[in-house]
Amino acid sequence: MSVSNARIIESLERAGVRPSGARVHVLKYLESNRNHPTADTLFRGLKDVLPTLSRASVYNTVTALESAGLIRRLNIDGGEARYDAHMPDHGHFRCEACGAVRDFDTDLGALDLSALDGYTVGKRDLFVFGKCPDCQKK
Amino acid sequence: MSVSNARIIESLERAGVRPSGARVHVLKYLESNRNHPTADTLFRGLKDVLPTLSRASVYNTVTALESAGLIRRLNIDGGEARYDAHMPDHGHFRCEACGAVRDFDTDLGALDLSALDGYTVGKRDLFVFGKCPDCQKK
DNA sequence: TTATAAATCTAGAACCTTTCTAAATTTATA
DNA sequence: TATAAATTTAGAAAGGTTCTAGATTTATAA
Repeated sequence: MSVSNARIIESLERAGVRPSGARVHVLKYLESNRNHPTADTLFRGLKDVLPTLSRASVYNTVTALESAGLIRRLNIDGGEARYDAHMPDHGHFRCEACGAVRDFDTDLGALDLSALDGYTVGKRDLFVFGKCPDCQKK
Repeated sequence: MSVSNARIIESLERAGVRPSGARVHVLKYLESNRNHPTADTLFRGLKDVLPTLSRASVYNTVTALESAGLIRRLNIDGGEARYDAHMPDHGHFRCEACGAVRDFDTDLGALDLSALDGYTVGKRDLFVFGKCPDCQKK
């Protein structure tokens, strides 16, 4: 396990979120699995360590973590939301063949947002769609 | 009315889509209203001109228009999809206070996608969130 | 400790958006 | 005018998320 509970608890507390069991394990899962899981993937993936976890708690938890700025919610298509604990700016690529979502490095700061003069600018999402190398072979 | 039916029908036919009543009026609505309506807004906004229109037809129609490359579907948050007939590359700004979505000009071609070497790159979505000037005053 | 209050969690109902289904209607073709 | 194909309709169904009320857990105070 590359992420220690102590560090998870520390970042929760620093963000002003009480480190309940659900929060610790959801954040830990997201920091250990960079594959942008859905709420359902989190729910099923955490059953072992949190047998009494409910779906509602998964939603409560990701909402709390997002509000605290610890994770981001990705609405990359019309289906299930995905969650990402990797906070530095980056883009998301989604393969239209296999559905996988992966991060890619790019400088969103280079974008020209001068057309938004007078607007407060907060978070940015860059989604790129296409076909991943594996799916191109098929 | 700034968009003539004849021109709408022409672009539908050029895109290989049969110009049924629903298709003509949905596309016309989207070309005349650049406010990124939802399916429900389309449904209610077209009641006058298409009294028998059903919700299912709205969905069928926007799906057909999107497949034909005439409009794009925006999944900018977890709620309702929005539709946009303005096809040149541009960004979308969404005000977190009033919920309005508006286009803004920016050069998405300037983005560094070199991290996606080996990937086929198709459509791109840039979503920026913040507060519009009107909402900042309140 | 023990009592009390506050926060969190649970299970399932409810809700909202979208898709599906089967029948009806419309449009094109012969 | 008849036949076939495409489109549309209304409502049911599905999928994902939020809500609700009660139970549990955690923090605070005596």
